Amino acid sequence: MRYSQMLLPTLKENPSEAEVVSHRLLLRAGYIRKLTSGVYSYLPLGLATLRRVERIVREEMNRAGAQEVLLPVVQPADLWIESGRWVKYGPELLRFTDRHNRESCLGPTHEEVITDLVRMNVHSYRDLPLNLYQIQTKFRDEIRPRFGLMRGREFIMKDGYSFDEQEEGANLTYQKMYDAYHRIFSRCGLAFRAVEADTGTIGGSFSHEFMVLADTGEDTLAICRSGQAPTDGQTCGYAANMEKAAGRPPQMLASRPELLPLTKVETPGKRKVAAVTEFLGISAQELVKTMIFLADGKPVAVLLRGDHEAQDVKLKNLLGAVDVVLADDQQIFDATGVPSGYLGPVGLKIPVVADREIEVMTNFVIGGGEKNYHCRNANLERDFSVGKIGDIRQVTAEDHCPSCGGELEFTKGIEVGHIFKLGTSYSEALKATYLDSSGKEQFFVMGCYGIGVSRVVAAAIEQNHDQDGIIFPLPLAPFQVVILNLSPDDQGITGAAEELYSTLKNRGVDVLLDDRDERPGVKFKDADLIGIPFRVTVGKGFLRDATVEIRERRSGVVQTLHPEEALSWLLAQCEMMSVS
RNA sequence: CGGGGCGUAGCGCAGCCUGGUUAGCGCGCCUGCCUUGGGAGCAGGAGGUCGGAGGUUCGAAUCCUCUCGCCCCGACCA
Repeated sequence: MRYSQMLLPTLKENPSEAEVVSHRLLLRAGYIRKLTSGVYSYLPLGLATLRRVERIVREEMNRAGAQEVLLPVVQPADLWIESGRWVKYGPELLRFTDRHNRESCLGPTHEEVITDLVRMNVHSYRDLPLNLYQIQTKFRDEIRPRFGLMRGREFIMKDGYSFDEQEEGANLTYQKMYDAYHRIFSRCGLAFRAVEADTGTIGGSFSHEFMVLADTGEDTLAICRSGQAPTDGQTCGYAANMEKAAGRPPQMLASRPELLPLTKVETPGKRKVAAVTEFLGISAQELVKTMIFLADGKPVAVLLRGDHEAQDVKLKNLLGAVDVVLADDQQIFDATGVPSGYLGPVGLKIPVVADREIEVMTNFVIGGGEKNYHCRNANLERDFSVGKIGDIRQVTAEDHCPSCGGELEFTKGIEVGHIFKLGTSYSEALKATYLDSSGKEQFFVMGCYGIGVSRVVAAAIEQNHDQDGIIFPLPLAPFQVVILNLSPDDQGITGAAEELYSTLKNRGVDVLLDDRDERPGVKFKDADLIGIPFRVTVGKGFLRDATVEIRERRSGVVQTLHPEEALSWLLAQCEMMSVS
């Protein structure tokens, strides 16, 4: 491709609307343009990168035995009513009526459609397992689209769905997809990590998220420091997102201290954990705080050790609630009759749940249940009881890996893939069944597997950039090589640039020739900005001693070579990529 | 939806508080000259419903009301 003929509008300045680096660079480098909030057009460069990701995804999905289909964007309400999600999905589902007044929606995901397709066409265990996927535009009317391609309303997703007999089959398919995802993100040239994830409202037994590691990521991951396994010296490999990550369960002390009598103490004006502990001369580990949450609107008291933080999703799961929010001061008083800051579990009339750490504590401090008072030497069971106990807190750096006891470290990541074992929830809702070998009707055991294809592009940039622009990994770059003709007026230089260009092109390399009538500085800046891995400069060095320059975008390493040498070096680099 | 901010030329901004001539600046764009290894220089030029509607006023980018759009922080997600 010739730069002079390409729609590639680069920007010198940062667009004011873009805050995060991938968004900024995608706009500046002429990859995308916004049409409206959360909806973007892909320009040639953006599309080329998208296609690279898609191609890798296709190859690996096919290799793993999945078949590609293409499902409708517009879906009838009936199906969604049948699955129950017409009501459950909420305003994120963009609904409309057609001219016949039929209710419809834009597909935010395709469990309904695929399940319908399969129930109509697959009836026998002989046709199983079946694994179908598509790469397609999704629309979710997000509450708040942001960060450019990172969270658009319209985005491109690979979604796959598997249908198996029984659990074992489904587990096998899940493992295949897990492996395929590893191959996909490795081939993309990204640093990533698979983490255990919460299964969310979909339920199901397990789920993994694939996270591209980047400091700018929105999610936090807890990862076991490798090589810390105490016994066998193997890398442990434990990794989970914060919604799921757990520490080791607390250990009951071998000799439990004597239980001291509960005593009320005056703590005037001391409401915060820090103030109370300082006033009483204790550590936060010796205090149990009582927080009030509204679970689906109903107040619940939640007990946590003073230095711990609640984890909403874990709490949600323990309570079986759809939604939990922290109550405000007024709601706290309404629910308990006690002003916030002095709340304790004794004598509460609302349900009480506790973090499992509370179980091993003795003689701790709690709120006194009235203004300006706390109690010392409180003890679970003796002084109060709780409804449910479980892990409902955020893990901290002090926690240890639940599988090997090693240290946990925290990293930021961007979720680019998510795989779920769905079980039979959709097949039951939509009555999708097959006959097993004994002629008995069975529900399909399903799994679903998503990859945010357009988000991968954004995540790749978040992970790979510098002050000058994008640094795409070779497998994702829209062009592998950019040739700068620094003197389009000079016949010798132009001849050499053109020859390199056509030879590379004929050899299957995706190459961009900057043949514009621009000053060298402009070409250098643009080449850096758009992030092409290899830059070949044909300029005065060619006139001097018939050499060209190859510069690697990432390392900045420059080699001065004769064109034939440059050619074979570049071919070798690009060859290596297509083999992987 | 709650909280914060912004809409003035393709992009980035000033002007608004304290109304008053043809509404400015930088970048980009067009023409010419010149220049050619890290976003050059000079000269000339095109490009604006000041987001929209209503109001106040002799007069509104500027003041008031309503409205639309966009961005950022929270709950959702690939």
